[in-house]
Amino acid sequence: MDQIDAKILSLLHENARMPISEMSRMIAMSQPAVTERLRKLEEQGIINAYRVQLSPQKLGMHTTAFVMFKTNSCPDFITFCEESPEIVELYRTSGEYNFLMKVLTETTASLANLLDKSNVFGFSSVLIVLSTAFEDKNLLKRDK
Amino acid sequence: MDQIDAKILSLLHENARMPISEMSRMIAMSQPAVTERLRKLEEQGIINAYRVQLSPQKLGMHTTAFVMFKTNSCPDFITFCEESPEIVELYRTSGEYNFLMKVLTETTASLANLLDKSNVFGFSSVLIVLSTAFEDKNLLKRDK
DNA sequence: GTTGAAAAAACAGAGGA
DNA sequence: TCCTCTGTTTTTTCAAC
Repeated sequence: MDQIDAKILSLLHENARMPISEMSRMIAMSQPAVTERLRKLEEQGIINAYRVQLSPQKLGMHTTAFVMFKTNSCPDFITFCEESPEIVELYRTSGEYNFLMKVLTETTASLANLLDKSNVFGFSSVLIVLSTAFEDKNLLKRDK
Repeated sequence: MDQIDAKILSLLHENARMPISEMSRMIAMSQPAVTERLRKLEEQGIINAYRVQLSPQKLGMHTTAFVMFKTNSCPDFITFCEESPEIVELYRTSGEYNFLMKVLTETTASLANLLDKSNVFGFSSVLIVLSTAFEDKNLLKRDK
C-alpha cells in the first residue's frame, strides 16, 4: 500500500465503475500496471467488493432508523433479522443492548409494524434518523 | 422500474464493476438496451453512486463503534465530525441523544482519544461493535 | 514497470415491433 | 417507447521485454 494504491482506491471511491484506462491516465501510469495493482488489492482483501449505492427514497423507503435491541434468543433473532428485508444492517454490540440494527421502511407505520413483530425476541429502543450529515467518507483520507 | 431493472441492480449489487455486456448476456437482452436502462436509473437518481468497499481490518482499523451524542452546538459539532477521519457516518436522530455516528479506529485506545476530543461538544454513549452479522443487504430483495 | 497487437466491450446511429 | 442490429471507437487482455 503506497501513495499510488491510495490514489487508485480514492478514484474508485468516487466512481467504482471508472475504467482502468481512465485511472491510468489520471495517475500517469500504464494501464497494465494499474490492472496489476488492482488485482493485488483485491487479492489482499483490502478491496472487499464493488457496490452500487441505491437511493432509499427513490425506492419508496422514506424512514430510516437505528434500533437497539436486547434479546436472549440470539440465533433466532439473527435469523429473523436476516429474513426481514427492512433490516439492512445488524451488529452485535456491547452495552445495555446487545444488538444494533439499521432499518429502512416506507413509513413510520411500517417501522412500527416491524417493531411489533420483533417484540417476541426482546425489547428495543428506537432512534429515528432525522437527516444524514454524511455516510460516504473515504477511509483513506487520514491526516497522518 | 420493472423486473429487468431490478435484475440489473441485483447484478450490480453483487459486483458494481460487472461489464454491461456480461449483464446483457445474463438477462438475455442486447447490450445497448441494458446501457440505456442503466443510464435512466442513474438519471432518475435510483442509482446514487458506485462505491468500492474496503476492509477496515486490512487498513488497520480494528475497532468499530456507534456513538450516540448529545450536543447544543450542532454546526461546530458537525464540522468536528467532518474533520475527524475516524467518524465515517453521522446522522441526526430523535430521542435523548441528537446524533449517532459510526466510528472506525485502530484500537479502543484511539477511540477513547476521539471521545476525549469530542467531550467539549457534549456527552456521549458508546456501543462497541463486537461483530457484524450483515451490512450489505440488497435493498430490492423484498417479498411483496 | 513499459510497449504493442489481438480480443472484448462500449458507444452511437439506423431501423423495426 | 423500447428494443435489435451494425459499424466505429475505446478498453481490456496478453504477449514479450
